[in-house]
Amino acid sequence: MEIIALREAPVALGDLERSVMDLLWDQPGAHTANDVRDALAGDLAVTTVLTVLSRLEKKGLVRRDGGRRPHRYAAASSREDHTVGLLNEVLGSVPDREAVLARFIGGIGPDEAAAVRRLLES
Amino acid sequence: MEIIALREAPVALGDLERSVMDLLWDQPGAHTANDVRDALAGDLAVTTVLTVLSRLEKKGLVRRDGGRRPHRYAAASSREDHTVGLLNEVLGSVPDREAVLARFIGGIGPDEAAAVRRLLES
DNA sequence: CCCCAAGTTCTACGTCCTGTAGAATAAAGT
DNA sequence: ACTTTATTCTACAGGACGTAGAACTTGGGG
Repeated sequence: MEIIALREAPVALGDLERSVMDLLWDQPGAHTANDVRDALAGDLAVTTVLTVLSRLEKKGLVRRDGGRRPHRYAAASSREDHTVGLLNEVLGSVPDREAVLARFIGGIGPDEAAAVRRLLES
Repeated sequence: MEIIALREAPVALGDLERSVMDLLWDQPGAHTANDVRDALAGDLAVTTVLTVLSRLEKKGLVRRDGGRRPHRYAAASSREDHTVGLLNEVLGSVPDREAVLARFIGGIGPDEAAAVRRLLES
């Protein structure tokens, strides 16, 4: 069985893209472009929102249901999974993951350290 | 004592910038622009390298010693520290750090988990 | 069956970042 | 001073994003 390295495109988000994703993550479920526009701060054109949603779809962050007419958009994966992907991407760029983890662990607060310890035990 | 939130600019690196930083990290110490150019793959102009070094300096990733004439360049912080900064930047963009850490910890291999556990004990 | 309104896709443009480097300038050695 | 070496200025192409008008599509109401 061959393992195909699925190229995870460098998923860097712009400010507006980020806002849209935050919205989709905070309010799970399917949204229309108009929904999204109304929920966003500022007074954007719907086409702007649609453009951004398309780009996010191309990046694999948003899934679209184009069944009937007001198309519905939703986050393709949870915010947590997406963020973990980013973390691993960052960690994948260094030769010594553990050295980085060492510094990272050394820098977190005691409460968070406790949480991590708990997670490791289970 | 007031704590000033030092604005960590979104330190996203391009490919060449990344290559230069990897070089400075892998070979610590002060390098001239020509050193860097010779060590890089491809056949770049020195001016290109100097431009990149300047941009990296502006981003705070490189420190320059402009004392005598071939200026010397070196990484401003270790690769590990820089990467930890990136990790925290990513984690700072989510409302629930722990939820992300939970998924992250859940996804690491047993060997790495052991390493983290060891780090937490000390 | 045709038109309208709501919705979607195309096309476009300004801006910023990055890779790339020539031209112009400054300094150092002989 | 003159030549060589190094640095700064200026520039431009390409790509990503924010932004949105123009053009096209489609489901209902006449």
